[in-house]
Amino acid sequence: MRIGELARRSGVSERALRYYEEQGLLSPNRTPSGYRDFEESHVDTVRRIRSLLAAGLSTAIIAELLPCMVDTGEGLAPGCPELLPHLERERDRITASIDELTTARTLLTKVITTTPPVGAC
DNA sequence: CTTCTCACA
DNA sequence: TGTGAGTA
Repeated sequence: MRIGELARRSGVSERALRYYEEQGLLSPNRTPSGYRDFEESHVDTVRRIRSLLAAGLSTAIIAELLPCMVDTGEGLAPGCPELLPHLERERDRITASIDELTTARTLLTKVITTTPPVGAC
């Protein structure tokens, strides 16, 4: 499929899709006319890219990780054992990030639901 | 009409 | 990352 279809199906802009390719996250074939030709599997790949990007991983890390995610039909297996230490660090960083967000949410919820004393603000 | 590359009031 | 230009 060409870039337009992948953009519609993944909800990602064509601009971003070209950027992902530039960063080595996607490697579509090219038609003789120069148009990018994406595979069906790229739809899932783009979803993974968005998820990892949203979690704070760099495009460089994602580029290394993607080819190492072996789809076993059951789940994803680590195709590159040497990346595990790094991945565990990322996971811990995400966990810490979640904790901070949870703390902030709790604070905001408290402020939002607490009855203000007369005359406040 | 769609995609491509390149560039930036 | 968006957007517009000028093509193929």
